[in-house]
Amino acid sequence: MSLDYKDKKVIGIGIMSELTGLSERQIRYYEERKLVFPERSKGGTRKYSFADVERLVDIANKMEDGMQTFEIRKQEMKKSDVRDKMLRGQLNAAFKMRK
Amino acid sequence: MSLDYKDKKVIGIGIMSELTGLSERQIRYYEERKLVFPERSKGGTRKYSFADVERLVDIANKMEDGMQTFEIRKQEMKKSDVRDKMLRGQLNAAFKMRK
DNA sequence: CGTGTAAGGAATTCTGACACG
DNA sequence: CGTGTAAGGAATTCTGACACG
Repeated sequence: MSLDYKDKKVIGIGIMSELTGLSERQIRYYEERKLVFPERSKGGTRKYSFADVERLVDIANKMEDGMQTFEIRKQEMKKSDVRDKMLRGQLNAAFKMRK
Repeated sequence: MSLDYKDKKVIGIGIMSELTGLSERQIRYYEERKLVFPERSKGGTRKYSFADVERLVDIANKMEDGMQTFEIRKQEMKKSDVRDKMLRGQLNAAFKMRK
């Protein structure tokens, strides 16, 4: 029940840096390139989730493989696109079965 | 695999305060009374886990019921004591079965 | 006993920019 | 393009203490 801890945005950039091995500079840059989307505290401080930790580790690996940020973003977008289509497909199937 | 997110100490006291509804003063005081055990960053800043969030909410409830910090600590100690005994009992049983 | 608060300082984080390449 | 760094400022956190009760 509830969003489960994994998606709660509660991690500061300092700890995020420790957990991923990335520099704060890199983490902020990947945000600029639309690869991660932290929340902000009232004061403007960044807050990440454990899901973001996984995402950043993933990004770090792709960067090591020589991939560029815009390619990674394209790939991510494709993923959620596929998920959207699958979801729509399932809803559709369920709807048909209803009648 | 790994300690799972629940026990990773990654939450600052500010967010902890938001998540539990307790003031930072209260959270620090419960630490002084040995009810929570945050880790510290190099700089000395406190870091909590989601398990700590649950623990603090639990403590908050007991405080509302008029319980005092030392009673809560006693209760907690009894709990881990029971767990220890059960664990020892199981190890013992397993050992006997071996021979 | 449990908690609020003002106080002074230290640690953390933020943004925009220059640098290299 | 991706990342390091120095710069100045703002937000966050820390401790010890006084207050009330």
